[in-house]
Amino acid sequence: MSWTDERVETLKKMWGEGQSASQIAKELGGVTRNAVIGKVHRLGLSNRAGASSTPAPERKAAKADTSAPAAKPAAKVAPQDKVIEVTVTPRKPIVPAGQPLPPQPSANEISPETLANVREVEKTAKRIGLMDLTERTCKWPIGDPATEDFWFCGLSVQQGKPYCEAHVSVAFQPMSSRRDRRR
DNA sequence: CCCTGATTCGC
DNA sequence: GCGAATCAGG
Repeated sequence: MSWTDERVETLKKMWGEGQSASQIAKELGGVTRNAVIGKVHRLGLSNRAGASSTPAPERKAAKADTSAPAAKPAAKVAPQDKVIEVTVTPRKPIVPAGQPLPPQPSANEISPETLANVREVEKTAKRIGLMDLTERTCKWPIGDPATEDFWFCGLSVQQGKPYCEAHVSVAFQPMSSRRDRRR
């Protein structure tokens, strides 16, 4: 695959929309995210609106290392125990407290489809226990914490979120449930 | 471990 | 110009 005008245009458009390189690569097909990033740079539209997220992170010659490694104290970093934080989320997971959520009218309706889907998911959930929770397992509680019938979904979480896709859709209400259906 | 973009450099 | 490999950070 080569960078035809069309493809470059798509690249520009998506990059402009804030799409990630991998997403763009996936959309274009035939290229990896690396290719996309490389192209982005060559096109000179590297940073999006001069974000200051990574101002000047000190360049480091990765390969061009002609000089000897020199002394390496080989300082060992003490491994710190990873504490798994578990929040016993109530039946109704609260709304994320990041964005200023206005009055929140009555958009608390979850599409029947989504609910049905969740039910399905919960059937096939891995039913992992507290100890099995990791940062990448859905932490959606299922069952009654006060009884034996309690476990966590355990499916793969959706990037960053604490829950799997199905549960994220229930926990995090899109501002506009209706309209704007997925493509 | 999953992801993100940034950079280098052989091709 | 291209992009895999690599780096660096989340």
